[in-house]
Amino acid sequence: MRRFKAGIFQALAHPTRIFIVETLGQREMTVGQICESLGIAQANASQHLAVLRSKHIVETRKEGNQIFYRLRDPLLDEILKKMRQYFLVHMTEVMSLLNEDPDSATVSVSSK
Amino acid sequence: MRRFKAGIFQALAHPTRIFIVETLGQREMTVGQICESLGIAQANASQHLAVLRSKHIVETRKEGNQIFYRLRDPLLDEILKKMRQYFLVHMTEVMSLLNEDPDSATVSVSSK
DNA sequence: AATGAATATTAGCATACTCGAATATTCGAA
DNA sequence: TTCGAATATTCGAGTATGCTAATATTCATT
Repeated sequence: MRRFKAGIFQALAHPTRIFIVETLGQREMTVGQICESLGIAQANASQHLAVLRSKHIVETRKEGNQIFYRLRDPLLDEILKKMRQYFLVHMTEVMSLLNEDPDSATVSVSSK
Repeated sequence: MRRFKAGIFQALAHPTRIFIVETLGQREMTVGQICESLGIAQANASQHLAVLRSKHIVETRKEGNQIFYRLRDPLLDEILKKMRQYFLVHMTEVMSLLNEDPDSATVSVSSK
């Protein structure tokens, strides 16, 4: 079911959530730690975590007052690794994508 | 830049575009072929292709009246392969996700 | 140059996402 | 049982996305 895959990608389609998933690929973290390392508001982090939870991308572990999040399947971390690889290959065009903004949808291939 | 990765994921975060990318991973296709095999309107396909173009995910080749699309980097196909793998592993929960709809955001782990 | 096929773009509406603010829950400590 | 810390949920406004219908473009043929 392609809708499922699309759902996973959609969950990853946000810088904050990518950060969270990438970080949780290394070690589990509490919501507080996530907020701190990202510099975002608690409610906001919690919302993003809810998205990842709803897609069963992360798991939780309760310890006293706080909740530890961890990645549920290392496969996702591999996928993000591949994406890093992709990122490196296309570095240059990324640069130009970051500079130009408005007409990026009109560009077909290279210049000329 | 995490925003770049998020952009790629966002481009993949739609069933139609996943289909397109998966298919183009195998062979190049014209817009007409894509429309036909997907059973969607031409304008719709063209819009999705514009999204993929804007992210430099696909390339085009013009031949007479029609335009052939192909995947630009096989790495993306590998990423989708890994996603298929992920899909297989989590098949069961996918099923339940498809059945239940409204409260999927509230579920934390399994039942009880 | 006029026509028709293939593809692209635009406009407008409906839906979904994202964020901040406010409020609710849960749990340990007193 | 009350209080404070950690986390979650809800609400509202602003923005983005996706679809359909209509219109534009591009190219080969005539």
